[in-house]
Order: sequence, then C-alpha cells, then structure tokens
Amino acid sequence: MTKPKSWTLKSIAAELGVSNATVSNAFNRPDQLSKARREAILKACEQRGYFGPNKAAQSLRKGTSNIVALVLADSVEYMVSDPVASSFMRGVSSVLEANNINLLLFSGNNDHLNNVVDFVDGFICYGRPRNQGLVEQLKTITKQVVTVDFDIGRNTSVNIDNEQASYDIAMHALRSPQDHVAILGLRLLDEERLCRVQAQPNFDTSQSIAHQRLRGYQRALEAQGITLADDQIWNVPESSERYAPRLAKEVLDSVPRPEVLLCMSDLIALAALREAAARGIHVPEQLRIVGFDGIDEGQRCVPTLSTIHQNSEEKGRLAANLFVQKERQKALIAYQVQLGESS
Amino acid sequence: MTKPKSWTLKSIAAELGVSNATVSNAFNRPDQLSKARREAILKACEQRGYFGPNKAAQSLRKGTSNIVALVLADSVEYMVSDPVASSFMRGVSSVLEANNINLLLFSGNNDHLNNVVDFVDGFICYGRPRNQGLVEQLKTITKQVVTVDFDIGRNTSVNIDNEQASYDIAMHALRSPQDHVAILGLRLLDEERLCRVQAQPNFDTSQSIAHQRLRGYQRALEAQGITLADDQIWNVPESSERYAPRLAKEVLDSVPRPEVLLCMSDLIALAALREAAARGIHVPEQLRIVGFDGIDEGQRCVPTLSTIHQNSEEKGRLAANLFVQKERQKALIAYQVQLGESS
DNA sequence: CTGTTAGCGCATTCAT
DNA sequence: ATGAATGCGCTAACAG
Repeated sequence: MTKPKSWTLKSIAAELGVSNATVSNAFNRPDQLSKARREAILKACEQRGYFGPNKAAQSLRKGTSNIVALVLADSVEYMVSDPVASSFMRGVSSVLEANNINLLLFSGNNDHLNNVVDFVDGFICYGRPRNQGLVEQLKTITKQVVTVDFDIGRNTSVNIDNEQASYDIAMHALRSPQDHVAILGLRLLDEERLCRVQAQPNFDTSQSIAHQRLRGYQRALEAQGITLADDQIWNVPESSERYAPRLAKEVLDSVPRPEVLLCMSDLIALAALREAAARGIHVPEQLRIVGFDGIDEGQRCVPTLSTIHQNSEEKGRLAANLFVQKERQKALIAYQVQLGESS
Repeated sequence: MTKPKSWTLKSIAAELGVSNATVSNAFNRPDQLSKARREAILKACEQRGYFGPNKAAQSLRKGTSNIVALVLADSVEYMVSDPVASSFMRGVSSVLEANNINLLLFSGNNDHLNNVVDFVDGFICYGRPRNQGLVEQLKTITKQVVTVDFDIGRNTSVNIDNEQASYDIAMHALRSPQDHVAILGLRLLDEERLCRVQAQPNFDTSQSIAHQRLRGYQRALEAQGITLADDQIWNVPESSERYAPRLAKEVLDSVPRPEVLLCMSDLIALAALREAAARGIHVPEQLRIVGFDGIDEGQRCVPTLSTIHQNSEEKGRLAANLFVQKERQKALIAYQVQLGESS
C-alpha cells in the first residue's frame, strides 16, 4: 500500500529531483520545457497522486480563481424556486460550465461582498440586491461586474426595455376609458409586506424595473384615456405563494372590482387567475389579466396568460458571455408580446 | 478626495505604526489586545477602506474558506430546474446562509474535484454524480463529505428507505394478480436515452436509488402475485420535459396497455397523467398511476397524484446541519405515503 | 531549457 | 500586550 501523502509542488519537485519551477511549468506552461520532460513529470505526479498545483495558492499568487459569484436579488433559498430566476441561472451555468468556470451562489441579503470577493474573478448580478449596501460595494469594486435587470453606472449590463414592454402588454388589455384597472406591483417599495401604494411624484423612477414597468402601464392608461383609481396600485415584496394569493384576494375584494389586472409578474397573474376561477369570475369576459415574464406555466394553464415573454435563459447566457469575453457594453435584449386567452 | 488605495494587512500596519500581527489580532483575536487599541485600529481601517484580511490569503494560511461545494448529480443547468433538487437546495442554502457559509454549485459532470477542492471546506453531494470519476475522488478526499441519496462508504449521509417506500406506494396501486403493470424507471441505466430494460440478475442493486426502488416495486408485485411482463421496465436518464412525455407515450402505446404505472418520479407520473388525459383514458378507473417525490404540482393537478412524499427541503437542512456540526452519522429520514386520486 | 529567488497576504509561533 | 520571523503553496522574473 502507498502511504497517503499530501503532495505539494515543492515536495514533488524534491522527490523528482527537479526544481519546483519546472514542475510548475509542466502544469502551466508546456512551452517552457521539452515535451518528453513534461510528460515524464506529469506521469510521475499522477502516479504519486499529485493532481496539480493547489488552487488556493495559485489564486493568491495569480489573482484569479476561475470562480464567479452570481449575486442574487434575494436569498438563495427564494431565488432557487423562482422560475424566472431558475431560467436565468440555467443560462448562466450553461455558459460557465462550457468555459470551465465555477459558480458561487451569493445571497442578495448579505451585508458584504467581503466574504467572497477575494475568492472570485468577478460578479454577475441578477436583479438589484435586496441589501442596498451590496450595491454600493459593487459600484466601487475593482473586479469585473455584469449587472442584469438593473444598472449601477458601470458599463456592462443586460436589460430589456421594461417600460415599453409594459406599455405594449397593457395596451392589449385596456379597452375603454371606463375600464377599472388595478396594477399589481412587485417590489415597488422596499416594504416587506403587501400594501397599497400612493403614486408619488418623487418615486425614484430610474432605478428599479418595478418603476419602469409602472411608467409603461401609466403611459398606456393615458393613451387610453383611463384614470387609475387612487387606491389601485398594489405592492408585494416577492412573487411567492406567500404573497401572491393574498394580493389576488385583496384586489378582487376591492370595490368597484377591477376589470383589468396589470401584473408585474406571471406568478402574480397566475394567482389572480386562480382566485378568479375560485370565485367564478370569467376571464377574460369579466376580468382581463396580463402578466410579465413568460414562464412556462402561463402557457399550460386555462386560460393561457397574456404576458411579456423575456427569455431569461438567453439573458443568462448573454450575461455570462459578456463576463467571459470581458466585453463592456450595455446590452438591451428583445422581448416578445405573448398574447394568450386571459386578455 | 481620497486616493483609491488597495490596502493590505501589512500596509495598514505600517500606516498605523503597529505591527501586522496586531492588526491581524484586531480582526481575528480580540482577546489578544486591549479593547481600546482594538477599536482604534478597526476604526482606522474602516476610515481607510480596509475591510479586513484578504480571504484568499487567509484561506491559504488557515486552510478554511467558509465555502462549501454542493456537488450535484447532473449539470447545474439541469438541476436548477428540477423541483426536487430545488427544494433540496432551498434547505441547504437556508442553513448555510444562517451560518454565514457560502455555496459553490458544482456540476456532477465535471471530471475532477480539483478545480474547487482547495477553495472549499468540504462537499455536500446531492445524488450520485453522473461522472463516476467524481465518486472515486469523493471517497478518498481528506475534506468533509456529506452524501445525500447515495453512499460512498463514508460515514456521513442522508437517505430515505427507497425500497420500503416504493413497496408501500406500489401496494396501494396494485389490485389483482391479473394487473398489467409497467415500471417507469429513472436512471436505472447509465444510458443517455429512453429504452426498455431487461431485468438482469446482475443489476447493481446496492448502489443507486433507482435499483432500490425497483426492488421495492418487485417485492410488491410478488406480494400481489403479479408477474411483470418482460418488456415493461423502462428507463429514462432524467425527469425532463425532453424524456418524460415521450416515455409516457411509448408506455401507453405498448400492447397490452398497462393498467398500473409505477413511476420513479412525480414528473414522470405527471407526464403520464397528461398523456392519459390527452387520450381520454380515465384515471384511476382505466389506469392507476403512482409517482415518487411529493412535489407540489402533484397536489395541484387533477386527479391528484398518489406518491411518496420525501421532504427534500428537510433533507437539505439535515445535510447542511450535519456538515456544519461536523457530525458523522448515517441518517435515515422518514417519508410519507401520500394517497391521491390517481390510484 | 532549467534553477534560484522573491514575494502574493496573511496567521502563528516565540520572543520581549 | 506587542513585534519579528517563518512559511502556507505557488508563479513570475531573472539568471544561467
């Protein structure tokens, strides 16, 4: 039996009677030594169970690790069950895996990038992190950063035109100036609860996709000559089972009952669809509903959902490719209006 | 304006006119210096934008990183969309996040642990990695390893009794010795395709959960005096949209058409449910179907699915807790027989 | 083509 | 309570 030994570059070099630089070169710079020598060394290493330079040391020395952090908007726990985020992660991971880059999942609830920044080559950020402190750090960090669905003044990002998309889909749902409309917003406020929102002039309109979408809806309302009731902008902090069904109930309880629901996510729209079915409200005859995202389930349900399809997987691939290629550009990618039976 | 400087422990120590050991202690070992001194140092660091020791260097020096690799059975791309795997990841990440440990996602298709082993404190492995080479490495690696849904002869693992669970649920679906039965297997073979499986005596029965489940089904068949047709054990490599619907079609095309489908995953069972509906086959009158896993969708569909509920999130939490606590035990956790309308 | 040297940034003795 | 020295494992210059 071979005694289990923990080899290092140095101990291997000593064992083989060559300098450590030569062993290092055998692994990292094939051109720096003869082919025969190189192969002999690699073979000897394999026999002894030395599988190459310690990556942690290599990382300290070279400053790169082949690891990228995927910074999520929310906790890993939440994001991993969100169909839109999952699609995005699929896209990212397919590109990274093809490039032999490893993926570190990083919660948007963390206080600091500190615990990981020295381990990774950079950051792909999906959605504005819930913890605003992270955003500030991302702005100034010296490593590569690609932001998706938000911007931080750096020049590599991937977005869609949320305002125009929202305008487009809303225009398909609105019919007459007398329509009673409700807007079911997602993260319009930082509040951790379901609530109504007063449209304030000082809404920070540039930042979040929620406000971009709100602007799109509002433009469509104007275009149709519709006045939105004061109390018909709603907010939930996430599209979860926890909030979406309750939101649907409250909105459908409001008087006069809205005839059109503009929903900032498909999951919210689906919850509304289910609540309507439970109450025997006919969609789209008595209630028109539009969503946002284009998740699969929206096309499997009855009636099918009218929505904006944003190809999240493609977004992920693009973000990862920008990262890998070190390209610096603000990419704006296309969306599709997907008309279903719900409007 | 402050000039952007990249501080190190050493440069900070020089700036403050103390030794680097003192700065190090200020961050890592509060008991090694006076409270006043410590606070003065920390404050000075914060003012200058030094947020603590470089983690990569720290990791090299201490040998720990606060990162754990989650080794998946398949590609990240696939696992992230699988509802069972997602639940598991939720459980794992909730515990890790609470313990301030970061999560590295690692594909089961990778050839080596090498690229990450030096960066992480250990491995949580969810399902036997598709690449068998990884399994061999996991067996001998010196870092901590927790395996879930498989075993590698190490003494920390989390499993359920797949054989007994399969027996239990099959017993609920089987009615008479004349029942025509089909088994819809998942990863019974390493083949990357949909195919029939000949029950071979030399099946590697101990290893995979697929074979444990098969044994459970077979025991139930015996108990009911049912003979399974030679050609009614099927296999697919994954529970995806790509394979499950095709499997359902082929099975329902086979003659004589089975009256009972024992499915090794809920996604497969759901595909069968849909295909049956499309053909106007009544469930459970003309066709009984049971699944395995207990995903949410199985309780939302019509008819609801009879299945084995394994709380995957709980599995994840347990695995992560075993990891964090460094406990060494082979845990066997409970499952629930969940009777729905499909059997 | 090969070997020697000097750090990467830090934590830990062991002195004082 | 604090400081000087050593090395974690490796790679990039440079010298030969």
